Amino acid sequence: MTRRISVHDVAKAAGVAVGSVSRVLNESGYASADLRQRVHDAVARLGYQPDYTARHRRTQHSKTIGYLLPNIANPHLAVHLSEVERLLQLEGYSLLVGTSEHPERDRELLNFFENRRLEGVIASPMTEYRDPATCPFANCKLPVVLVDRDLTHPFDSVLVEHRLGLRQAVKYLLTLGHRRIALFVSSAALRPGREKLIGYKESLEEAGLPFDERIVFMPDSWLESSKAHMAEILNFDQPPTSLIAIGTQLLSGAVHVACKMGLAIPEDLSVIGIGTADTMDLMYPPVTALRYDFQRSAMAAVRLIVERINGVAPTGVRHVQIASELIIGESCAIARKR
Amino acid sequence: MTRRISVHDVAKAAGVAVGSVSRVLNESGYASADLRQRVHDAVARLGYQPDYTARHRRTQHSKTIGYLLPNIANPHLAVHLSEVERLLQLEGYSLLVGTSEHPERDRELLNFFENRRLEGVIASPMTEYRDPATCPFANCKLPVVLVDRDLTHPFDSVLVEHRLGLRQAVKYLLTLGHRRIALFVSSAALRPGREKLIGYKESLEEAGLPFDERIVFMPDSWLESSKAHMAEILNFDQPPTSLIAIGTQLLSGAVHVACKMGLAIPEDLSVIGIGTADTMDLMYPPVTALRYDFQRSAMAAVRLIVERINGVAPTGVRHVQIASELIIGESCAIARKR
DNA sequence: TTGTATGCGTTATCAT
DNA sequence: ATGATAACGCATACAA
Repeated sequence: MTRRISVHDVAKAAGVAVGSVSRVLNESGYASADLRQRVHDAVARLGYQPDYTARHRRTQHSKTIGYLLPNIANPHLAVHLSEVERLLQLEGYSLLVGTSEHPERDRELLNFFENRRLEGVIASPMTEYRDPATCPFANCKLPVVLVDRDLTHPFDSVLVEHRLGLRQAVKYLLTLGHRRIALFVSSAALRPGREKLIGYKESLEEAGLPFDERIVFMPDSWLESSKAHMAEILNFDQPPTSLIAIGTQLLSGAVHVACKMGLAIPEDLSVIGIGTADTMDLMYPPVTALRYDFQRSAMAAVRLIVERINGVAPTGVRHVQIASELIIGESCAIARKR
Repeated sequence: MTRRISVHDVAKAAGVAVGSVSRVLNESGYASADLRQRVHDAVARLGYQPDYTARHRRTQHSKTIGYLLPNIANPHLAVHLSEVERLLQLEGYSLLVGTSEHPERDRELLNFFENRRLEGVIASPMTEYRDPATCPFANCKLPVVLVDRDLTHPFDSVLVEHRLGLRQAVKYLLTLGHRRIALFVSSAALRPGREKLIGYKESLEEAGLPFDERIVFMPDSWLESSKAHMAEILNFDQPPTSLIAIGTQLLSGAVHVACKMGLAIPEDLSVIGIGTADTMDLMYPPVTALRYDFQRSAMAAVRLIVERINGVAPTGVRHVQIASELIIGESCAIARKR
């Protein structure tokens, strides 16, 4: 295996010193037209390519950020990751992605990011570490930006307004005359589920309606099926006339069961989905859905982390709110008189 | 900013030489029990953490591989990427992900991967470079494993058996008495679409049925809607009685239009989907679908690249085939007599 | 068995 | 304006 072409080779070929090569190539410091010419000629002739790892170790910045997340297969996260990568590319950063589904791995991964000399971390961890003492993020020397998570430790973050979103959704159903609204969302152990539940409860309370935990389903895993629970619910004396559900598995399972039991949508059951555009589009009738702008969320995350890295961010912690929007489809109808 | 703890600090604290520290920590060469003890004590006391970038530049391997793909938001790719990352983690590799949607970016990214000293590349590029002269992969000094792509240049690859899969699907519909089968898949410019089309044509020919290009829709983008095309098709004198479509956007759009025009599934239109489990599960009735094992595909890709990196792979190119499986749902019925 | 010294490829500092 | 050289942090060949 032959050694790679280095600045030394270029310097020798051009009859100049390595320092001059570096100065020409990086346009730092002075260099005569003649010198520049000779260096560029040599570079072209030898096909020289700079070794970024060597540059990084010298300049102390790797131009790489890490994204810590539970699972890339989750459509929400995949879309966000995709957009973040695209934007980081424009900023000249690379993306190292690491998945982690438990605290020990969180710790290991953050440590790894540090020792690999990444410059920052974007994270959407699977644990929010209510006890700050056990939080691996608290000891992280790298700038951290959280995506839709509330840690007790103060970090910059991008936060979706799930609470307001749910209020919109519930309000819409109330307007249509619904009084029994089921809720199928992710676990309250993490911010997205927790905030949705709060918005849901608030809306019911303001409308003077009781909160019935039996028609609320909040499983830990986004892969879990809602079929069994939906079947049970529909057999209640007063089954829900409407449903708000997350669009990965919970929504589809529930609709599946409802259809199987002979219920028509929206005539017998009104449905509001929550999720990305594409998973939602798979349904018929077109589902009324709560969506938020992943592009904006990704833009905010990238901006926050880059500013923090460059030291142009204010000392205090910053939180960017991402609004939800209720897209009206055809999956909701006026509640049947019973 | 204070300098990081290095082997020198550890050596000084332990009263030994840097070489000894390295030998103890990497368990290379001899070290007395006493020496080991003192080194480990010092490491623990100072909280020393090795700098991987420095190690990499010395050992010449970065333990990192790059994944080049068009778009992480595509569910197929996201699922594959997810699994690849998980497996690479087990093998001690990190994953640098780079998206590219055109040849120039392919070239740039591969170059970047090389100059960043990655050890290998897994790629599912958006161009197959029929002209080898323009193929950026051909000049890549890194081991390359392709995922479901045919380049003229010989690379290790993981290939889904779309052709056989489509034959299964068509055969199934033929058995049900269908004679007009529409096909909505991705463009024939890339292997997945191309192979599917071949399998489709082969099956029709063997059954003595004509190939009608008007009921075949193969758009370039996986995001494109099939609504307009489906609407047109259904107004033909002899509209298709069945449809095979990819499960991202093409299937949903088509079903959407069919439902809107008053057609029932499967009574009036039989449907077979192609895609990942979760996107498919969103539909009712449960759709009969062509699926393949992403886990196996990812396992093969990781095995191929790791073996190639370690030099334990044979000289010749290797291709791993991934079979498709037809999962019977409730979206297909016996063709109506007309 | 342990210590010393060199190289990895850059960039940056300092002479010249 | 340009050249020589140190330094980044580690691993390793070789000397002791």
